Amino acid sequence: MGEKTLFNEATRLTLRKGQILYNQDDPADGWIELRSGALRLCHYYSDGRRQVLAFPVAGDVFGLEAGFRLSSAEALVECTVVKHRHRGDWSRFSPRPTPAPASHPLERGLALVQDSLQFFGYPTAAGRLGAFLIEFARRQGQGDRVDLPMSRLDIAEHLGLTMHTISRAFAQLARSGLIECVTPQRIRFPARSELVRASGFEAMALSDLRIGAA
Amino acid sequence: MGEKTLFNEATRLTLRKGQILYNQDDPADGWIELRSGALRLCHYYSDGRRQVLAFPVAGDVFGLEAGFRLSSAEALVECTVVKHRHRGDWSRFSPRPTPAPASHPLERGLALVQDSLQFFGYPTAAGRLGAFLIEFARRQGQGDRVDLPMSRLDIAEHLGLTMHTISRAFAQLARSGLIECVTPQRIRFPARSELVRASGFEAMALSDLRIGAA
DNA sequence: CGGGGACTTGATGGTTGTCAAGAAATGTGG
DNA sequence: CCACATTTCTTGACAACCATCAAGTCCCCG
Repeated sequence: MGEKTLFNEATRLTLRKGQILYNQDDPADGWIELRSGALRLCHYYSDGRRQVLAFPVAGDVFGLEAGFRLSSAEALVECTVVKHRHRGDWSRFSPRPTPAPASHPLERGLALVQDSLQFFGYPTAAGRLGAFLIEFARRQGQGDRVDLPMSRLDIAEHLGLTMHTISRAFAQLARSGLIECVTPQRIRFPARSELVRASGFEAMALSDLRIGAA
Repeated sequence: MGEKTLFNEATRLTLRKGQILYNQDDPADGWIELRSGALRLCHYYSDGRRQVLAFPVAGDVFGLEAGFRLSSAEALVECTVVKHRHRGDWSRFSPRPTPAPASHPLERGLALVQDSLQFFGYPTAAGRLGAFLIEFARRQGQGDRVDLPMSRLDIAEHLGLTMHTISRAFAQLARSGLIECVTPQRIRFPARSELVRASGFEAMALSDLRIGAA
C-alpha cells in the first residue's frame, strides 16, 4: 500500500459505491489513476445545478487540477484507484519517459475532458446520446454492449439535457434498431447496428436522428 | 527567433489574420503559448460540420495533444505565439519549477478546455451566451467590455447553437440591459449589470434568461 | 458608388422542457 | 422467498424554445 516511483508517491485506495474521493474546492494534492470501477466528476453551481464533467472508467486518469478541485469525484460503483501526490507545482509531474506516447497520463487526462465536448456537436438528443454510448462502450473496451454505471439523470446532466429527454432518446434509438435495452443499465448493440462502426470524433447519421422519427 | 530553455526548444511565430497554425490530424510536435491575438480551435467532422472547441487569447496555452492534432488552430486576428516543441513523448514537458502553480502551462491548457464545458450547464441560449461573454471578458482581462474577434457563427458553433439564435440572444441581453452592443464586435457591460459581478463557474440568474422575455 | 459578406429580424414547424402520472426495478423486512 | 416501500425509469400532453427558411439591413471594402 504505497508504491514509490522516482519522483512521485503513489497510494492505492478502494472506494465503496457512493463514496466521495474528493470534493469540489478541496486542495488538489494529487492526480488519480483509476484501476477499476467508474466515477462521476461533478461541478456544483451555487444555485444547486450540477454539471457532470466526465465518467472516468478503468484506465482513465483525472484530477489533474493544480490548486483546488474544480469538481468532486464520486464513486458510481466500487472502485480501485491509485493516487499520485504532487506538491502544488508540476515540476515533477513526468516521472519517467513513456514508450507509448498515447498512454501517458497527461494525454489521457486531457482526452477525457476534451471528448466530452464532442457530444455538443450533435444538435439532437438522440444523436448526443448515441455518440455518448459509442464513446463509453469504446472506453469500456466492450464492442457490442455497454454497462452503464450511472443513472439517467447523470447522463442528462452530462449531455446538457433532461432525464425525460434522455429516456425518450433511449426509446427512439431502440425503436430505430440501433440499440437494444436489455435492462435500463445494460445496452446491447445489435450486430448490424451502424453505431458499432462509428468511432468517437467521427461523423455519422447521428446528426439526423430525431426523437420524433420512427 | 528561437529561445532555448533547459529542456525545450521554443520558437516565436507571427500569424496573419486567417492564417492556420496547424491543421487537424497534423502530427502534434509541440504545444503553443499565445502571447497576443486570438485564435479559433476547430474540429471538423467528415460530414462538414464544425465544432469550435475554444477561443484562446493572450496568455492561454493550447495544442497539448500528443500524437495528432484533434483540432485545427486558426488565427482570428494577427497573433504572436511561442511554439514549444516536444518529441512525441511528454517526459520533458515540465522544464522548470513554477513559482505560481496556477500559471503552469498544463493547468492553463486544462482550464481552457474545461471552461468550455460549463456553458452547456445553461439550458437557454441567452444564459449560455451570457456565461460565454463573462468568461471571455474575464480572460481578456477587461472588466466592463469585451472585444469579440470571432464571428457570430463561430460563437454559435462554440455554444452548440445557430447564428440566428445567437443574434437573438444578443438582442435579448441588450433589451434586458445586461449588455450594450456598441458594434457587433464591441460589447459593453453597463455599470450595474449583474453580469459583471458573476464569474465563470458561478451560478446566477442566467439560468432563467429566455429569448422571449423582455 | 456598387457589391458582397456579416448580421439582424420575421414566420413557422419540430424538438425539448415542464408538469403530471404510471410502470418497472431495486432494496428491505418479515 | 415473498410482499411491500422507495427509488428509478418511462410515457403522455402541452407550452416554450430553437432550427429552419426567408427576407431585409448594415457595414466593410474594393
